Amino acid sequence: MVRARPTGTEPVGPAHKAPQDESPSGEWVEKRTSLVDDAYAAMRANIRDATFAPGYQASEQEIALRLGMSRTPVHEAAIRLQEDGLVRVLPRKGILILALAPDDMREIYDVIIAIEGRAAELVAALPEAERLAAAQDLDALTTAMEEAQGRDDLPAWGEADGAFHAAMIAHARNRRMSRIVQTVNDQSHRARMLTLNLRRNLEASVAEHRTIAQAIRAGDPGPALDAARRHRLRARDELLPLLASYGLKHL
Amino acid sequence: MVRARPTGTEPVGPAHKAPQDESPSGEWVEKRTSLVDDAYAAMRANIRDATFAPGYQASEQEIALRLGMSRTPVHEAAIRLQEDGLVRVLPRKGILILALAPDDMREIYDVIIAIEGRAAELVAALPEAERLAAAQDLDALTTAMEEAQGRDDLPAWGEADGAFHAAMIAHARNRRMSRIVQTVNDQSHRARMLTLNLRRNLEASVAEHRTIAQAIRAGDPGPALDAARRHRLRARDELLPLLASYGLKHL
DNA sequence: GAGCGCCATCTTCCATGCAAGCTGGAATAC
DNA sequence: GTATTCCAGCTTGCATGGAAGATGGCGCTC
Repeated sequence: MVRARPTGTEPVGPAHKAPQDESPSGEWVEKRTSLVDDAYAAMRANIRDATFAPGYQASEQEIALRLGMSRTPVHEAAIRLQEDGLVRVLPRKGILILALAPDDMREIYDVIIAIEGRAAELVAALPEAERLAAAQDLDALTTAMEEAQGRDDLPAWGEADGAFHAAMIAHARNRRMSRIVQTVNDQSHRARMLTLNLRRNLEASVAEHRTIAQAIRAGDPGPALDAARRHRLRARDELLPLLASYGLKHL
Repeated sequence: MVRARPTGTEPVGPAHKAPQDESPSGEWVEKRTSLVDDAYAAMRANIRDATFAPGYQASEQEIALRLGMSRTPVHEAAIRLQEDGLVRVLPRKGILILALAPDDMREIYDVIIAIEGRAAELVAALPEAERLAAAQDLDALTTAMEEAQGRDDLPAWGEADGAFHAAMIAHARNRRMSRIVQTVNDQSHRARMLTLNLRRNLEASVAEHRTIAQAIRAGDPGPALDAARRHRLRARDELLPLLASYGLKHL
């Protein structure tokens, strides 16, 4: 079903994905996506890839025009993005794309250290079958990192690294933790893209990932928590000074 | 400044506080509040005090009428509440006040254990002056708990207990952690009100609070983290079975 | 030239209208 | 009596217009 596009302009947002759902029978049924969801996804993607650079101030009207919809869904999507900490809606001034200050990175790291540590602990405390499945997933992703490293394929390394951490959270089976991590990941996405090119100790990350996976496999919650914490603490201590030395006031 | 009330009905919502404030000195502190903010605050308060009971399904039109505004601000406030996990907006059906399942409480406890543990660790790692100030705050609030306990004043005990945990997070100086805790506290507010009357080990809580404050005072991050975690773990193990035994499917 | 005030313009905020989806129940067929 | 169809009334989704706040520039005053 095609929705009327009264303004005549075609939607242009890069993230115009059609959310779908799997029906019980296994067929793919189209799920009705609202314009608000479209606007949210498009703006979020634009912020992630810096099409909307931090500090940029856009008017809702302008974005609406670009996405081929009216101001209303853009406005409502902006509210959601503000709740996510990605933009600020300035009354009667427009939508401001938020920049990340060094202090924000400190905050984000502490949130990650807390949540991911607990997640590792929880995964290590799972019944053996699930635990082993999780450890296997994590080891596979760590192997993917090693292979990427062997090919000097930094983007692939970053992706596998992200997938490792995402998998660990997912195995902890806590939707609130997943959401929290997702939110701070969105906020720090641009910083991660930048720091990926500055990293030196790729081997250390791989080794720490192995340690985490091993503790989970062994069913040792304490060591798993400790290994996950240490991993993130080291990454923070390695990357925050780099960011600072680049004098990044906004990011 | 008087805002037009086009519907003619007077605002009747219990939480519709005057959007203006006059300071004691007579100056105008004028708090600019939008109708969206009013609607958000009113609905949030109504959910907290169970005026909108879980499972209740309201139409935006009805709430708008009650608050003396049109559907738009109510709709936008509903989006924010949905983002907070307090309601679900069902397309073309209305706003559903979410209930809390036991599994939600498990998730919330794990988030709190993670965040509060890290927060305690951070506070204990502060420079001495701030650390001591924090410990003093925490001790004062713990004393307030003891006094309330002496008077058999359970509500006051609960309030002081909440203030203790809020103070610890505040002293950690991490806005994202504050927001996360605020969000899950909103979600679990009704459950806490209920369990307050079921608790037995009030003394244990007080003792654990003292231990946490002491570790912070001494500047021992590790023990602070450990004490905070243990405190929440014990509370969880005490309360979750109680909730389960009450057969609370929704809350 | 410097400072001040006014106003045109741009922006969001909010109310409202219209369209379309969902639901329950009445009416009909069997 | 039971199953089915259809429709009226309810709901939100979205577009749009009017109102009012913010801002920057222009002209005026001194």
